Amino acid sequence: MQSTDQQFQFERFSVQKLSYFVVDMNQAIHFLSRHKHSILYGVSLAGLLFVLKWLELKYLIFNNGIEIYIGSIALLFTALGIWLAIRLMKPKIKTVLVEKEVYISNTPFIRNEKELTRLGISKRELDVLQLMAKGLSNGEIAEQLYVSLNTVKTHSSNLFVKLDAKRRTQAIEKAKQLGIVA
Amino acid sequence: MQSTDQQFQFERFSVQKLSYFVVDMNQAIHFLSRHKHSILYGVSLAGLLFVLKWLELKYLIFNNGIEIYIGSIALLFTALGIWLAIRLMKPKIKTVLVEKEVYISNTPFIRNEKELTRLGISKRELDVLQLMAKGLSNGEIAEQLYVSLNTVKTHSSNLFVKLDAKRRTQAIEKAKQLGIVA
DNA sequence: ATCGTCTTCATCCTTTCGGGTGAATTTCAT
DNA sequence: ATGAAATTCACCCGAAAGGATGAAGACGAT
Repeated sequence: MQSTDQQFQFERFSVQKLSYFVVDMNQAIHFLSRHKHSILYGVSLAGLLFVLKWLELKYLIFNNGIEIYIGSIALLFTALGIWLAIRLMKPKIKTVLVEKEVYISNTPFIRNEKELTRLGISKRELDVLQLMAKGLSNGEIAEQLYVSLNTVKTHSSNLFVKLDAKRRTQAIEKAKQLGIVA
Repeated sequence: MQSTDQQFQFERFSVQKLSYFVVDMNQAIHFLSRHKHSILYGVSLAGLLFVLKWLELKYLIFNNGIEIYIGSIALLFTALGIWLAIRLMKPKIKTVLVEKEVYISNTPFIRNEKELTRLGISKRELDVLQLMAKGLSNGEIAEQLYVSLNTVKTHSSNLFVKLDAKRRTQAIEKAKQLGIVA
């Protein structure tokens, strides 16, 4: 199920096969640059010069004229430049959100700490939220926690904002959905 | 995590760097032919050759030896190639898949009809209860059911009596406990 | 036809909830 | 130590919820 989703995801972006390839290219660059890949360039240049020298000795170069010779060099190194640039170019990053289904087992309740921290819900707010989920009124919660009614109201108000809820019933519903309360 | 997978994926194919390079070249060439930028390149090459000819005529070229001359050309055209590639390459896109967790309970809800009849909850009251459990306000429930706010308040009041609840949050809590609502 | 339940709606009144704002104190990490 | 976040509490005000009661139409069972 999970893998299928990802599969679809990828297939949807199959038009961008090239970009995946590009990612790979970037990867390769990293490897090269890390491992003295400039040597490659130097070696190729040196090698070319060596070949040229050999050709010069053979009196083959100037038979066709200096222009053609220079032109070849130019073409070759242009290609080299393009090749290098392709390798060295940094890719733009595109972020795709994929929804992953997480099935919650109902018997043992395990608090979802991730969601808690993500939503920025504090300890005290969680206390209020738990009692709220039990069906207690703000006054009863205040009694339970030994704080004033106003304090509970402040906490609950903050909770509604953090849980993006309009009412306490909605807040409880969301909290249960997210595994914040039992 | 996802990107890591891709990383591995591509490193496996790093042996085929050359073929990728060829593909990329084709890409670049394609781009050139399409966007008439090739003219720019041709002109620049021709211009360079012209300058070279001029230099040759001035007997400046061979004073420093053919190797340095060739080297300069190589460097220059490498730079040109890089510049061209940067100008003409399609933007590289790195796709990063980010998983967002969506929580779903795997046990399908089965309504407890026995409790429903035992508590004497009517059909309409159940409607109200369900929407109430979703976190809707009385006003919103009234809209949903095409009845007046007063009607909803009556139903909810009756529900509180039948469910032995003081508040709507308590009623929801009990109803869920008894399997009356999801 | 009559009884009982369901559904609908109303009015009056009280309590609770929730928004907005401000502020004092504590806790905690930099 | 200093600034940010958390905790606490207060006051005001409007909106929503809830309690109590009455009542009218619909609908099925006796």
